[in-house]
Amino acid sequence: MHAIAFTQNVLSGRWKYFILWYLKDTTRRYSDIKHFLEGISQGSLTNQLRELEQDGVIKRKVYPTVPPKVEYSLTEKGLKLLPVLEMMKAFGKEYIEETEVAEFQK
Amino acid sequence: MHAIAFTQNVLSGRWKYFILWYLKDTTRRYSDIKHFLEGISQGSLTNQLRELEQDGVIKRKVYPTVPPKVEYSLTEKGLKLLPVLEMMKAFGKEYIEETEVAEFQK
DNA sequence: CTGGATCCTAGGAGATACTG
DNA sequence: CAGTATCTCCTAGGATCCAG
Repeated sequence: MHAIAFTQNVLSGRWKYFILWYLKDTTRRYSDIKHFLEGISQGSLTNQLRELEQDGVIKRKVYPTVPPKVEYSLTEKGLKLLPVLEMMKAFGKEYIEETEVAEFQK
Repeated sequence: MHAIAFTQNVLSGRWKYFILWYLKDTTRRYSDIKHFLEGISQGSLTNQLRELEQDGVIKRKVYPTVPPKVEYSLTEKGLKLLPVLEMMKAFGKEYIEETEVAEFQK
């Protein structure tokens, strides 16, 4: 049962779900992620990426060029998180619809 | 894609996952939940229960007795969240094993 | 027994400035 | 471009006291 706690811990943070979702099927550069998550600050983005990396769900590849280029992608373990995200998305879709209906009926 | 955000919002909070998991297959009393979640304060528990109720994933039934008796259970919508929790548990189990192996290999 | 009402604190997240 | 280093701010959550 504590297994849920571990998953929760990996995903704890305001942006991690979206970062993982954005990396779902391809590699992305730091600046792409930043642009995708409009509103996130550099500090927060770096933090979240570091934590995800330490938890072993994403990997970081640095190209020693000028200017620097860093790419992020999911690891094997990260891929195993996708079913969780997909379930969340499925629930969310229904949830939104029901909420909108409820609002409409007021 | 914002669907994930809605689900995240419903589940945001330190204890909600466990409350839902505890209600998974039966109705529970307030005092049972409090005992199950050792360490939670009354204030927090009440807050989390209220939020879950407002999001429509649990329902609250009050028995007008002395002393009072209140039971919580999942709603239809709450039941739809279970697949998410099960996926999280499945991932967590693997995650723990891999982490322990990694610790062991140090 | 179940919770309402306050007060308070810790830590996550944002803003800003700076750098290899 | 992709970060570090501070600083501040906010709010979820805990502690405590009170009540039907």
